[in-house]
Amino acid sequence: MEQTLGQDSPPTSGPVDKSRVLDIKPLRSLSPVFPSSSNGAAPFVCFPPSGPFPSGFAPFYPFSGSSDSGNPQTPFSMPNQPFGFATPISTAVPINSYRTANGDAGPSGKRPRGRPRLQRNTVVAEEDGFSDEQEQSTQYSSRGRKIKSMTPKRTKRGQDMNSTLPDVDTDAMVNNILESFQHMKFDASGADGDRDTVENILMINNLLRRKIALIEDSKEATSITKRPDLKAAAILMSKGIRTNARKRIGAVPGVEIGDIFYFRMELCLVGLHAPSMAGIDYMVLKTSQNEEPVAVSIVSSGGYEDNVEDGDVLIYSGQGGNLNLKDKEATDQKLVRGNLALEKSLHRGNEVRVIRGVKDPASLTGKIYVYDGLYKVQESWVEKGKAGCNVFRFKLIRVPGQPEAFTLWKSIQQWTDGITPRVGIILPDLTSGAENLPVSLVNDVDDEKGPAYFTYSPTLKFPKPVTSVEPSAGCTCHDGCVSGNSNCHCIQGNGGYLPYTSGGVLVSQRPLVHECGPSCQCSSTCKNRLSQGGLKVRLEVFKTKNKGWGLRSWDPIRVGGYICEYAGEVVDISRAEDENNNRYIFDATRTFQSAGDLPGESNEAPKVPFPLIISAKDVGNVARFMNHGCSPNVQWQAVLRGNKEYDLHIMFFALKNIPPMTELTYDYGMVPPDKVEQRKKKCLCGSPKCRGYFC
DNA sequence: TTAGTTCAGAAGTAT
DNA sequence: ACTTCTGAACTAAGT
Repeated sequence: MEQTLGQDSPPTSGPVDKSRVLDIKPLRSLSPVFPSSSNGAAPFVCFPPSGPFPSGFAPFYPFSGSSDSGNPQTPFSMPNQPFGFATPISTAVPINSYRTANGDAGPSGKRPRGRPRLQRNTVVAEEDGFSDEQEQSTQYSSRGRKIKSMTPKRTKRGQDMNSTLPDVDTDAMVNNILESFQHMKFDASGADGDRDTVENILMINNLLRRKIALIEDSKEATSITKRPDLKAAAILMSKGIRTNARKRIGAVPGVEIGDIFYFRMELCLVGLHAPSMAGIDYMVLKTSQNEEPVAVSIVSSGGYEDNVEDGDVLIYSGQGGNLNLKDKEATDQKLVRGNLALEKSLHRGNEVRVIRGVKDPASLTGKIYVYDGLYKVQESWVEKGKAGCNVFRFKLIRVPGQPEAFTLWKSIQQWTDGITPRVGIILPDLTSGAENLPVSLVNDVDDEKGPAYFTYSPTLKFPKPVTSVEPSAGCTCHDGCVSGNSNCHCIQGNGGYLPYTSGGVLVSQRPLVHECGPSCQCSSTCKNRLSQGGLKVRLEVFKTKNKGWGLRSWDPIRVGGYICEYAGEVVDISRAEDENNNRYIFDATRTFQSAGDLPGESNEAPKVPFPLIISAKDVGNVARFMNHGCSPNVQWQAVLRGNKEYDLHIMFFALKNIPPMTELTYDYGMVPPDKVEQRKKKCLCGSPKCRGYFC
């Protein structure tokens, strides 16, 4: 590997010199607005700053651009960890203010699309003493190239109605996220990855992307295009936070068949498929006689006239020829680049990774990329495309013996279309219509006919009816709540921003999310009511091989996506103690040993207004079937509705992108040390990081 | 609601 | 400098 590195790698391979990438400059003080969450009267469950967190695990609060460590409201400032400045911070990079190649400010000076562009993005550079020239910091990608669009420029926010949002410093935000992942080692030299590295890089990327998206959401439509996906990934690329950058034939370490991705750039970051747009990735193989290109991976996303015979065969069209460009004349495809590489791969017989684009059932426009494993090119031919020009076709056959991936998607489609029945189904809907989507009950491993009896309830039951003491603590936003509205109590409770992106995903786990509630005047479609709309994915309760009943989803779930509430009866601690011989207890007061395993997401303790304990033994919903996992793919989030301290709910969100039919697990958390022995059960989660038991 | 169009992207490759 | 099965926002067309 070391030998090939010298050939394949660019001049600046090797660990990135951060002192060159990051240009150290003092920052304008950006004081984020920290809410005194709730009204401060509630007896919060709090942990000391040294906390339940492992040392070296920096706290992170969304949008704390420059860590204002003097702010007493900043949760869990670590005295020994001056976060935000432990690593050099490059100059501020306000979103939407990237400079284009020709030197125009931000989104190029071309005509605005749609509505007339407001007079924004006006450059006010001298405000903080930096001229534009001084601020120019050329950055380099891991391949040593200049990144032309990274030159920062300050912009001035327009005068929004009641907007109190501070400018957000993207680069400091990045550093904050990176610090919470500082136990990870990222090597820009093209080192091979492993499962942990891949998952962490994707997690960082997703966290950054969601935060950028949220900030962009909160601004007016000043930018012609918003591409948080590109921006987040470009920043990571420039810092060398990627893995498997060395091209290779065959499997990529840390990426598993069936993994799903929501953006092309994610494929690039983990080394599955390097080009950001092109469908064919290839490398030059050098032999003693000659050198020739061979294909290493392809993305089949339906842009060309591909057709699919069955799940293990793929007819892939060559690239080029202007087939998908309407304004250009279609031309014959040429046997160059990717087309040539695929042709060479046919003769060489090497394995080619295949990533299939499928329609995201959760969104009308979105697309999901499924890694479908290795294929081989079986034959190729030329035919006339729709435009009458020559098009290359390549027939690829899946290498046998690999885990099911794309065919599983096809199966699920057939279940939902009613074409083929789901094998092992016991009940089509165990909720008996209590949820807005059916939840099937399935057992295809043994004869058990179902879990013990319980009453299905989609909602949380409080011991006594809660009566509203205060007349109205809700917000008065008639048109839905938006980030930056200083008149909206709910938004202010979340630090001035919506906790969710416009795409409907949780931006990041936080101590407490303030949603709108019954007393708010906004409608049910308000963005700040994400977890109130019932189930959004089709769930299935199924019999696991060795852990009893479990929960999984027919639909893919994206990072931050809402899954379900933990419903049941709110009980006091004594009853929970009584019932500690059963598994159906949710205890929000538990701490998390695994905080270090979930960097960037759960490094702050939940701040629940009261010690909420829920029993789902007799009454509950699908959440009661979710098993514990030491490397979970789901996390819980305390959600308060309408600023009512009693209207507290536990909601589950995806921690990773979750492929269909993958068991959903969350970390049950830790009990006090003296109770561990009495409660601990053997953990069978199967994770390499398994603690061996859970409580 | 759905389908099509527009436009700025980013990285890699070729020149 | 050029290429490229992006992705979002927008527009037009169809119920």
